[in-house]
Amino acid sequence: MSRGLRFLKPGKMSLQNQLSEAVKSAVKQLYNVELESTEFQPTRKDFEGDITLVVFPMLKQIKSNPAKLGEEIGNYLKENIAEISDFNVVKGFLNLVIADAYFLNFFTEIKQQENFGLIPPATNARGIMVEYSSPNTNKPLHLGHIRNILLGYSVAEILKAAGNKSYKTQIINDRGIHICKSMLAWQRFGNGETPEITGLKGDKLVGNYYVKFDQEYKKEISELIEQKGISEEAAKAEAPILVEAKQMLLKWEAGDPEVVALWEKMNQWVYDGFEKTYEAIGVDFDENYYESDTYLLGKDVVNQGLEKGVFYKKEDGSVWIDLSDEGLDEKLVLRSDGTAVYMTQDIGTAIQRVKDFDINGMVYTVGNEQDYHFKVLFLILKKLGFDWADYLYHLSYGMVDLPSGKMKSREGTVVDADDLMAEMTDTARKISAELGKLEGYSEEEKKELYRIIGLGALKYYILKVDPKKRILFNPEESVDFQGNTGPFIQYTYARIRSILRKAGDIYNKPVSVGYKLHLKEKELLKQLQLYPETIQLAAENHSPALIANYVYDLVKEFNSFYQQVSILGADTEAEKHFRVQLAAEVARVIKSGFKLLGIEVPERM
RNA sequence: GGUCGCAUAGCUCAGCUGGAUAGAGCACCUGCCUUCUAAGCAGGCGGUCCCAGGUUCGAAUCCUGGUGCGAUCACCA
Repeated sequence: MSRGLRFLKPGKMSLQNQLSEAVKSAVKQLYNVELESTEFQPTRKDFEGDITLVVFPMLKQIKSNPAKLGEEIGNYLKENIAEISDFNVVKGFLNLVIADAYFLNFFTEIKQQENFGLIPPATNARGIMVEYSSPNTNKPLHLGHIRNILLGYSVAEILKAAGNKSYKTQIINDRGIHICKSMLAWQRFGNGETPEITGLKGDKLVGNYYVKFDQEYKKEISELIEQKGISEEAAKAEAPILVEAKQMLLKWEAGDPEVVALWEKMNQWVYDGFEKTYEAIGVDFDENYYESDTYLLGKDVVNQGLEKGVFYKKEDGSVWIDLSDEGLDEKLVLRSDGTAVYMTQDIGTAIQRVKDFDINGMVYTVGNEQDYHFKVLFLILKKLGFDWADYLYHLSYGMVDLPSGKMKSREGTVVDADDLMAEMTDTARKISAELGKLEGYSEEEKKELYRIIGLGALKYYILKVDPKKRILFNPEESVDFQGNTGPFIQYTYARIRSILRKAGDIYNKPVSVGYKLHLKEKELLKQLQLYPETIQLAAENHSPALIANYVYDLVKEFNSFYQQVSILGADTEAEKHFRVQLAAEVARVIKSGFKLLGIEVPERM
């Protein structure tokens, strides 16, 4: 064979893709067969090798026995590919040993990259808007919102890292009967309380009156049943406080100046409160959308759709869409009195966003209880003829439940977002105090560190779980700080940073040629190699959990390495230089991966 | 009842487009801090991958049926 040795190109293409090409040409040479596909997997730890070709699937195209086929392909690859230094065949698995040089090249490559694993968005990159949070303005944010917020924020970051342009937004549910309930209760029982007077966060204050409303409402219902002897159903409808709230909503829709002024005042309190919570969580938005702004546009669009025949009007004047051909029901899009429903304003909001931003896709981070709603919404937008309707995605996540069941704001059975974050920070403080490793840190620095760790624990705890699974949160068993946790990963980062501070300028020294990799070093390099594809996978699946699990595996691998070999006390200078640099790369990837999750990392802990 | 989702160790979770003996953490047990941070490492214990069929060289993974849990099927959001 006259063809010279071929070399693999680290960084240009994944090892797997390159080997796939090599195997295909091997099979072409050896058997004159065009292979359709190849299947690789990482070699299991119990066998020698770095990557394994599964030969079984090839038997369909090549008549042979698996062991013989493996041997022949292995021989060919060893002779023709420079970096394949050895191989062995076990049953139908061809285990390939990749030469150190390949991994060292890869390492040199990523060292020079500013943002290893991340793809900068091309000028023609897809623009995607991620909606998350979508709060009602009658109550504070709770643990359920936290999952929503963390997921949405992280997915937006991941999409950006995967080469898209992404924008973050929220829809604020600022109108409707819920806010009128808080307003009415405040009017009746509030005695002019304000956030300033009480020292309460605005959202908390308004939330208290929402609860107050519900208490009064229940009281009135039972009184009605007792005194008038009417049914519970009738009592629920007739309760004076509810009737009055409904009247208030009508006044609001009619633009009654007094009601609108109260509405604006109380909503502003809530926005100020939300802002503090968002800041504490560490998330932001490129744009806010308000239901009170977009529901009118939705109504316009429905009327246009009516003319186009997408919708139809019933005798009572209500407007519907028939989705029975798609296996769904008929769905209301406008009430008989002409007022908007949830669907109406979501149609309007979607269209407004595409007008406002350079986007052709959207991700809605909303709980799985609304799966049906979004199925319908996407279908409607498609029927209305918007081509971007094909790129809408409902990031549907499981509910966060308590051991006692669902969280209910009205009944006060919620885990408050602000309280929870404060508790996590306090736990971080207690643990840090016990360990006592922070001498030399000012109170200010310590406080900041507790915040980073506490928040890291909470965020990781929530994000490491597959979004579609429901989470059972037990407040009694506090979130862990050991094992597969945020603080564990942060701790590993801090340890590396500590080494790097001591190592000085070793980082810039070149890696010596012909360096013989330690087994653990090689494992780390293999894990680092997976970072870019992990980001892509996480983006495709809208799953921060994939990033979390990846970083955890990397950190496990590093700690094992750290324990087994000495970095600063290595036997040779070459080893010391390489290990310091390797540790530095691991730290960079930990930081980078955690940034995609919205989690910060500390210099010490 | 229709539709959708979930079911893996005592508990919390991984398991990529089907691949070798199903992996982590917590809990429990045993070792390791006079050498870079023990929020760590090494090891032990622990499995009917919900059940039954099917597809195939091979199934936790795909298909069918069933069971359990959750959600949804509003002129609520």
